[in-house]
Amino acid sequence: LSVCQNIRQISNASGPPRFRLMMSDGQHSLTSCLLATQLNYLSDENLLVPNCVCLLKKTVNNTLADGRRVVVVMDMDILKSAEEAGGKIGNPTPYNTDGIVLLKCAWMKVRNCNKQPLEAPHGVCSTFRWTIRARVTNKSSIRTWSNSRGEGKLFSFEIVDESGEIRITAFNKEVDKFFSLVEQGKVYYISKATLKPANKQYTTLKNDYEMTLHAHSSIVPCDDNQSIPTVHCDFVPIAELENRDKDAIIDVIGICKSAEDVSRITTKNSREVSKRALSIIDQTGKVVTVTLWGEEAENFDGSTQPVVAIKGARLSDFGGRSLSALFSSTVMVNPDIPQAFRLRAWYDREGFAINSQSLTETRSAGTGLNVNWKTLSDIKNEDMGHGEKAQYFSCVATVLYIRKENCLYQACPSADCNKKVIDQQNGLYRCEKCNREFPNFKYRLLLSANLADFGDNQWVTCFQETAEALLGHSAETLGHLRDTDEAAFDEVFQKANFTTHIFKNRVKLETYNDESRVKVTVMEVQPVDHREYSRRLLQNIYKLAR
DNA sequence: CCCCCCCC
Repeated sequence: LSVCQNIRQISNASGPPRFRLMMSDGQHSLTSCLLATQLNYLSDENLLVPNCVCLLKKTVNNTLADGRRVVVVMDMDILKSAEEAGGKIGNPTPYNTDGIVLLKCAWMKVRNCNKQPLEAPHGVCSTFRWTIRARVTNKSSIRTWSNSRGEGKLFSFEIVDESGEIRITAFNKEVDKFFSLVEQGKVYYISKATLKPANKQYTTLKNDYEMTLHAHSSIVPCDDNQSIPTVHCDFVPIAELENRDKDAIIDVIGICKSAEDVSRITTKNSREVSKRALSIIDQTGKVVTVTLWGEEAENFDGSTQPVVAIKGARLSDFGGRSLSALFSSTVMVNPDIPQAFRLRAWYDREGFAINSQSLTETRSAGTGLNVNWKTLSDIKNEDMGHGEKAQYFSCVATVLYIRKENCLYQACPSADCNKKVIDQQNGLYRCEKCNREFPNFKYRLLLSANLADFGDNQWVTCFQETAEALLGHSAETLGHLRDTDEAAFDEVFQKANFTTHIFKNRVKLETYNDESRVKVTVMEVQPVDHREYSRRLLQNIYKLAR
């Protein structure tokens, strides 16, 4: 619904006359409207005159060759004549879209204006004189550099409008001026930037040019941004990643099933960087590992199993198939997009319980994927370990008791031998396996521990590494303590009681002196991830229900 | 004027 403020015929060398309209919605007026020629009769019959109230039924936005934009009115009704409306309505102020040009047209203008090819050697820079209106699709963090040409800081961001995309970089003072203003996903009027040829080696954007901000550059937030495309992602289903080429740049979306803790690594170039690997799953039921870097790794919180969408991740063949975020990637947590809502609904309803497979093979089995969770009562109920091969399972259990007696033995000191040595009582220790006598020995741990969960309890055996993890001290320290400070030695065992861990175990039926019994050996002791454990229990319940 | 895309 709008008011005609003015109508005038524009000069037109040939063809039917054209009418330019100034329309208003009561608040703003728009001067760049054109009447489609099939509506010329409205003017001819003096129906479309200043102050009449109109219903615009169909309009088309056009961009002229010079980049100016006009609204062409294709169909309209006159609802109230000028007399009925009774004069001017409201006090509209000009709504200025003149001067806002599409990115595509903007750099055409720069070329024409300078009469210089932008592809010229050494990169001819041109100050960009027109205002563009575009959405920020990707914003980097602030980075510093130092090299033979000097040092400084910079950040860059990518913008998109109806016609294309481009990267903009801000250095030093402009970083201070614009960094906090520019926000991912928001729309801005941008003018007086400098245009220069892009180094195609370093960009995946579809643009031969890029922009640099300068002292006179202007960036103004734009609230009226309906027409500017939102960030568009072309998500590749995780299962489909198997068929894509190594190094492909892809968009991906998934639920973060689990996330590593952040860690610091040193690169080949001796730079320190933070990294964090996530396992994400989608409706294909496949899981893939995605690595985040730097601040993105540090700030990521996977505790609520959020939806993670990444635009522009790179596919790697590490571990089969895995993904890595690049500096140019946009990582979005719980993005406000339909795909994210669908994924969330799917995961919470059924996805959490499916027996998923990862495209990324991981070396350690304790990462939460493909873990065979059991409760202690399952050992008996399922006759675990009765088959020919040993079975492996993980459980969350609490230490009830650890036997102190005979938990340490004197072992052969040679590196690969853990055989118990015989004290010759002459200062020498004999290893039957190595068939040698040594002047020393090493302490080894062999613990019997009683574990309990809500359904049962179970005696298990822990050798060296798992025993050390459980007791929190090295075998060497414990050996020394036992020999020198019995109270302190006892306290170590007291402290280990009623601690809860994830135990990864081996279970096997063993026969000794015609007597068979199930022997459980602890292979790994890890801190408890209650969330992962609960989810796996639910998965098992779901499987049983089917 | 940056341009690093990393580790297992």
